[in-house]
Amino acid sequence: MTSFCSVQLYQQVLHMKNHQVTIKDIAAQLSISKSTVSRVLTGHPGVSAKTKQEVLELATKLDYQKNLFATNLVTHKSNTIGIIVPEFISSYFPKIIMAAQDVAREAGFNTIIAQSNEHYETEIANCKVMMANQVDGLLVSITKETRNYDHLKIFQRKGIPIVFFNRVCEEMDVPKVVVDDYEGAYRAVEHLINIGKTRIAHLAGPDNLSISIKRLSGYRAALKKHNIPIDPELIINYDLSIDKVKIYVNHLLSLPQPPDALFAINDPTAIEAIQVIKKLGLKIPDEIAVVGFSNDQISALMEPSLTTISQPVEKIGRIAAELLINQIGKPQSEWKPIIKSLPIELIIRSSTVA
Amino acid sequence: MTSFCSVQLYQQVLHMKNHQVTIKDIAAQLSISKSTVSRVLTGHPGVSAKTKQEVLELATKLDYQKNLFATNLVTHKSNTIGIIVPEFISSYFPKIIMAAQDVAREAGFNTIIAQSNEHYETEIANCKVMMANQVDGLLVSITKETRNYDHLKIFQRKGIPIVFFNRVCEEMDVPKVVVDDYEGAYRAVEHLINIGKTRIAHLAGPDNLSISIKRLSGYRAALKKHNIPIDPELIINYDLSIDKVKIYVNHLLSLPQPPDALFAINDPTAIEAIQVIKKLGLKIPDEIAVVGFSNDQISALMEPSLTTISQPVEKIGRIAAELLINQIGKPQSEWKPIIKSLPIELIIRSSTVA
DNA sequence: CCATTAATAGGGAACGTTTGCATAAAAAAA
DNA sequence: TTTTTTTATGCAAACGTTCCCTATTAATGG
Repeated sequence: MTSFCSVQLYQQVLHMKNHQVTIKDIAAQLSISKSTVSRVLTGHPGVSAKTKQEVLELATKLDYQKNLFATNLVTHKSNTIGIIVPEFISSYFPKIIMAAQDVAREAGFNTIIAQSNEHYETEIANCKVMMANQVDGLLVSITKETRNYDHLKIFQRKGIPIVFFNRVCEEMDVPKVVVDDYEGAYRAVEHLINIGKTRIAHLAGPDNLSISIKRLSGYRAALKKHNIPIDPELIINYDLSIDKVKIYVNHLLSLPQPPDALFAINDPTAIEAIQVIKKLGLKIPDEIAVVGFSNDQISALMEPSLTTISQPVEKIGRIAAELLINQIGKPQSEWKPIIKSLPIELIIRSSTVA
Repeated sequence: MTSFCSVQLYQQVLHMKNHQVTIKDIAAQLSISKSTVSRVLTGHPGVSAKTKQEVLELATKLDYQKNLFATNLVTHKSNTIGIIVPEFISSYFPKIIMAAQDVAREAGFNTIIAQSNEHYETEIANCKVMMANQVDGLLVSITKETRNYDHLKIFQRKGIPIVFFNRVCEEMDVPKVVVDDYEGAYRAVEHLINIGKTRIAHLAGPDNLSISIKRLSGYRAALKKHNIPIDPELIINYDLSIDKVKIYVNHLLSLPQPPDALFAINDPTAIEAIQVIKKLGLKIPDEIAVVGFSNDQISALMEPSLTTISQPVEKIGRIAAELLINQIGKPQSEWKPIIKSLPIELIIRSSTVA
């Protein structure tokens, strides 16, 4: 008898242990139907105040947690948005992600973050993960390698909204959040001109990225405006592999007419360039001035501190998430491919002004 | 008639658009049962080679994607691990996350990343998200505020394995991946002694974090070993709010007998301290030397570059993920609270040696 | 006081899988 | 050929929700 009891108890414990509390349990304990419990828990109307309260009380008492898988299965919604970024080593993307995640959380969405490591193939794999997890929307900044967008267009076709930020896809008609890259580059270069530089080199990015194109054209425009000839020798397209910077900088500085200033596509590039320049023993900014783009955490702390273009990172993340969430739930016909171009700011530091 | 046809076509199109291909569709097209299709797709044995191939072919042809929600609902597994970190602004946690994510992906797990922003409350909220998403395992580095661990113990109780890394919970008997904080601190301080410093201050972390405690005791041991008296005035516990560093450094340097060296709990602290010291016009390392901990990306690039203790970040991430995945699926009785303590390395730079 | 309407609650199908059990077909043994 | 074993398949019940439809009861109005 004792033995029997203890076995029963053991089984009960075993059973309870991994048994998740369901609406069925709540319904049974209150002798009502699970429909009613569901209605209370989803906030549907048409339940008497009394039952409502009873359900709510019992739910908290039993520590009821709704099973999202069951919910998602029937509603075909996941309440999750996906975020795909090329990397999160520099402080740029993490900050954007944090802001976006805040907005998402407030709106009741979970977030799945994936980083493509600047690889096209990984980006595709990430998209599959997002698809498998049935995200309700996707926030994307593409890799430096991405030139084909089929993996992203699938989402559009399936009615899952996409919003691009920073590294956007020009050929897709969806909302995008960018900064005024043209203006930023223009201001950066004009600043270099203002401090008396005339041979300004540009370490540009890969030409599939719109940021590369826009920053390059801003660079060109500033030179033109100030009647400085554009020397193709001073413009180098590179693939953002940081270890190549050394080669390019060495090359530039060994030209018969070396540059007296360098405008880099982004801060990591500028930072690496400065390391190379320092090693060569050249004086910054006198012999060569350097400007970056994005105002990475590090740029204020290094020596010399880096003149750069700051972006409203937090705002980018917030707005991107807001645009996305705004589309989720709305019929595709009401989606609007808004392009938000946020203002930038020139931050002058000692890599250009002693 | 035409009208009827077009309506039908329209409905068909409508229906197809958002209709996800299911095993039922595959089964129907091959006139077999969905059980068989399921068995093929889950790799179960007992299906003839012929049907197997047919199913596989049709599945790829129709671009079948299994509905994870349905699968998870019945299996009670999510194939997802959760990662909770206190922040991801410094390069430290992102790098660990990347490595862990790699391991997880290879083992067929998805990842949900959450950052608690160093807030206890947010950490609890993140745990709830992880619970709601029914993660199969959890990788955690706690916040500077976390002193109660109930929100984490719940996972243990529910049979969901947890592995801590870096910032671990001492009172929970689960696997942990750390570095030899004691040894790191010891070596850092001994290095300072070796270069002739005798009044070595320590900006320590909050005393709920084991890293703080261990680094502090390493600091103490090194001083003791070299017969340098421990001056409590030179040890400051702070809460890792970076803006407070200024106050503490100023305070330390205005002491009647100011320190000639500073060992900071981590790199961000050391970096900020250096900024303050530079502003005061003191010479680094002659007047005051500085050592950090963790070898953040930035520490090599700043001026002066920072002497610090480097951690095998990638390895931490990999091992933590491996330990976790190793426990997933195994019965709780077989879990072993392995503590992996990885070796560190002293990186000498110009903040201690001119 | 009956008819009509409004407010609640329950019943049950559906969502897309997995999986134990039963069974049909085929192959092997008797 | 019959019996046994093996192999391949189908059936149907779960998993925990949501939500449409219907049944009951209460409230309202004439």
